[in-house]
Amino acid sequence: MKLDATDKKLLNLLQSDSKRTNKQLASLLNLSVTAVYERIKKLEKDGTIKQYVALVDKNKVDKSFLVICHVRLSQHSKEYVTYFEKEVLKLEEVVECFHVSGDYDYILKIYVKDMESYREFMISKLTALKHIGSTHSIFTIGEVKNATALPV
Amino acid sequence: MKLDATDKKLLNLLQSDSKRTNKQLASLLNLSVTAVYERIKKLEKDGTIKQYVALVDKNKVDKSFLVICHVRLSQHSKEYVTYFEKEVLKLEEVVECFHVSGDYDYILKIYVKDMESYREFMISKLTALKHIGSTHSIFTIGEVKNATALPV
DNA sequence: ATTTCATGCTGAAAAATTTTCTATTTCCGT
DNA sequence: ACGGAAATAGAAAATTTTTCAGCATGAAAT
Repeated sequence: MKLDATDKKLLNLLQSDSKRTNKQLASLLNLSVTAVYERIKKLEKDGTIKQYVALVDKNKVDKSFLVICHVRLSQHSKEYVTYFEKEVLKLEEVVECFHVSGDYDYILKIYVKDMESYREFMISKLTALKHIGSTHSIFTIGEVKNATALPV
Repeated sequence: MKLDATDKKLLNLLQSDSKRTNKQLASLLNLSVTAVYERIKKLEKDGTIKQYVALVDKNKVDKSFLVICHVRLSQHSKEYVTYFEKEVLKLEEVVECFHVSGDYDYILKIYVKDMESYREFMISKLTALKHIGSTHSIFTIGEVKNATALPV
């Protein structure tokens, strides 16, 4: 499961545009179509490539308002942690959720339409969860960078 | 540019797996292949679908360590802001960067190999930028959710 | 009520791509 | 230098994407 320079170039190409044909990739990598095909299959099989997805413009689907929310649980028992993590997975507005070190336990990235929707989300969904100790919301003024590609 | 129920289903399908064939999509949506094709082309043309990408497993590319870093600039002049935003775009470890309200000016999501790499990144790249006032790093203990799909 | 126009759909044909197959080349360890 | 596994190339087969012509639906105009 070692990545050579060609694999890395290939991953970068696919991370930036997965719709390129094997022919295009072959010409960019100075390889044959089959060689590209085999390399991609291998990367898919060994799990290096997890998934192919379409990225949607948040403005076009009325989800322009991005909030980073820090959450602290009231206790840190296994039961509370498990419950929170299970429930947060179900909240479609929460696109990311990380368990973190520091003052707060979790950091959430939340997409909603506007401040009013966020208020509604907080009241009826997030703080409705059991064992939420406290939350701290940070509102985004601007998106400088929002990539999905990891450095390879 | 209005999305009907079929468009929304289609977007959800493509957000979860963009490699499905039009035939598969057609059968899931009870449409003909051409109807699916035309709808996708329209969504691409009007920008609702921004991009198609491959998602890579962070562990397989040795980027298992995720840090959320809060950054404050020393001043908020247009010049400083512009400079910072331009430079941060160039840092491949920084996958996301948002300009935010509150105590800090920016929140960064940073993928590196380990703590040592992070130290190196901080010293020689991030805090090497001009006009950085202060930073506060939060380390992630666990990834509960890390999606790319917006609620549609 | 009828016409007209635009929009979206279907099914089939054409074009392009993916996938398979066979053979050859390259590379690494012995 | 040699043997064997892995990677590559090119062509054929299978599948998919894309184009095309025609049909239905619905809204706006007469």
